[in-house]
Amino acid sequence: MARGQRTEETGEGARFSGQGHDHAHCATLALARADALCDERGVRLTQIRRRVLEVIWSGHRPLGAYDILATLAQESGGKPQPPTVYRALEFLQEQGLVHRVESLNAFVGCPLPDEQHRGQILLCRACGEAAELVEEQGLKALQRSAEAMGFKVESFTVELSGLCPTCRTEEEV
Amino acid sequence: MARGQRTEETGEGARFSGQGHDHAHCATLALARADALCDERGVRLTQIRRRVLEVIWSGHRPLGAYDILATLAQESGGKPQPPTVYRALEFLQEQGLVHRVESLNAFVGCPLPDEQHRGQILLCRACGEAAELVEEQGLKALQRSAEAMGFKVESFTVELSGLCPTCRTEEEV
DNA sequence: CAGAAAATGCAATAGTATAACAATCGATTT
DNA sequence: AAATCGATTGTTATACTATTGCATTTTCTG
Repeated sequence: MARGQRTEETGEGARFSGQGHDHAHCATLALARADALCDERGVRLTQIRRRVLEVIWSGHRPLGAYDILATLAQESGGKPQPPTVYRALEFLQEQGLVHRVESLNAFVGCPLPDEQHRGQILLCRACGEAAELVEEQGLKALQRSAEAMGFKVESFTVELSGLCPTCRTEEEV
Repeated sequence: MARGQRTEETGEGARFSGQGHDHAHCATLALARADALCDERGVRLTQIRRRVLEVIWSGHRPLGAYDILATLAQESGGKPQPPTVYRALEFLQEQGLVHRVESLNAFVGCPLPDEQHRGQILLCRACGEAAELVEEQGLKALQRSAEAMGFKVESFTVELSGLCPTCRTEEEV
């Protein structure tokens, strides 16, 4: 992977907010994609599920279920209870629209819901933002190694913690 | 890391209980290694810390803090409270003697406490056991890929879920 | 031994997640 | 439109995971 700086994308759906992107647009796009995908699959992106997804896409930081709950509670309409949010999150995960960040007990929007994958997530310890990494080689190597000892891999949880491009620069000052 | 002794070892410290190993021995060894390591480092493997480590090494399944707490509560002596167990776990993690399994909110003994590493963990969804994988290539690839997009990796969380050799065989029947 | 630092005890509480059951909604058939 | 069935949501209660804050005890150091 070169340092080419293709347009302004990094390449594969991963992205931190720093690198000048229009987040409103990015969120709108994600919602539209979700609409289309659910329609296509014949599953229902109901109001509450959609609201939860919207809240998640309001930023690039993984949100806890109770953060989402608190946001929804401020909006007009009924105050949802925990199970409501958890059920929506379960649905969204099944559809690949959000990933659970295990090391944070939190949830983040998936920019690549079409493809089947268990997200490899980059987490900035300074600003708290997350981005998704798509990388095949490494996973393949891990899998080969696991299977060499007789283990059958079914799913991957890969979360890398560190500094995003923006925060890295700031710390280097 | 001596590669001499590969009698019944898989190679790198990873191991599921199935493949005929004497677990009592394996646990005793882990405790002895912990004693030596703490001594060498000038830190104190106090009674309670050691008891917690013993409980963790009583099997190969990751245990939750409250599982450990419940076990300790049955033993003679005072009934410890949650903070006691969490503090012991914190110490053990700092010394690399146990790993936290993020996807299970649980803790497992580390068979390789000497080396600096963030465990790559294999989790059997059938029997619940865990084993550790040591694999450099894959991590390197992930890291390269992350750094290519400007992200500075500081730590890895890698947990692979699937079927251990034993359970895999049973399911294939 | 005195004093400081580390470790533990203890009570309360914060944060995360699910169980169980009732009520409602949406689509389909009659 | 009424009946029906499954999916979804509402509601209450509770289970599980983790930390804060302060008092007490133990261990180390001078």
